[in-house]
Amino acid sequence: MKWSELSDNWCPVARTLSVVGDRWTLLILRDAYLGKSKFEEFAESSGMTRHILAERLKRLVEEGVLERRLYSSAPKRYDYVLTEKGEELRPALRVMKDWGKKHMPVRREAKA
Amino acid sequence: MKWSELSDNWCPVARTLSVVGDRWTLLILRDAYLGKSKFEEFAESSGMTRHILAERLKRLVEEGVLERRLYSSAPKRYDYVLTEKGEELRPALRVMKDWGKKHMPVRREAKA
DNA sequence: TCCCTGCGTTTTGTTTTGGAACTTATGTCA
DNA sequence: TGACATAAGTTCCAAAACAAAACGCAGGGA
Repeated sequence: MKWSELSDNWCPVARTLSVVGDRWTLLILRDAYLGKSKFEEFAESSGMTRHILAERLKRLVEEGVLERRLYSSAPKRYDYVLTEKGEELRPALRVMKDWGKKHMPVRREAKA
Repeated sequence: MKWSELSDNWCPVARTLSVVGDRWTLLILRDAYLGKSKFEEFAESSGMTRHILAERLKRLVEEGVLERRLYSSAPKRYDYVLTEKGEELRPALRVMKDWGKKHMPVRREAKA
């Protein structure tokens, strides 16, 4: 089954996952909830490749979870801010945060 | 960055995603919350390949989210039931369900 | 002028996934 | 007994996704 097929699944969870159902996308959302909005901020914070980041941002904008906003006109620079639709997923990430704190202790320090 | 590195990230959300951060795993959880427990039930319901399903179930058992349980001794058959740890992710899926209902209307009927 | 920043795109090779057939152990029907 | 069914995986190969690093581009500043 492919992403595209999932978006018309009978199950609302599956349809949600067709948009945010991969770890990179969810890490972008995490950063967005932490106030980040710029390409470089996401890239550095999450450790994902620029390649993947660009694709995921595009998808999130297409789906209306983020909005691409011009924040500087010369030079032209865009950043990505949460829409109301995007904000409404925040509680899911909060559950994951609490779950991670409780059930996934850090075994050794990671650099990123 | 790879899965394995994510499991020791400083961020609890990232650590959670190292376990459940892909759509197939989350669909397995959805089915588990709906009461399914058998390999064939997961396979049929989610539409994922048996290949991927086997791998994800193994991972979820290793991480203590599901428990592999002998439910028939002749022939030997195992199924997968939620642990308390697994139950505690249910609220996250509930958020995704509500979000999908609200923001991801079905455009056309899907077969699976 | 040359280097720097911010936001991507391209390239190349590795890893993961999809799809379908196959396996193993037992049970069931005739 | 033989033929078929069931449940839970495993194996194989091609296709898709990904990682890493270099490149592109449009200004800005020294």
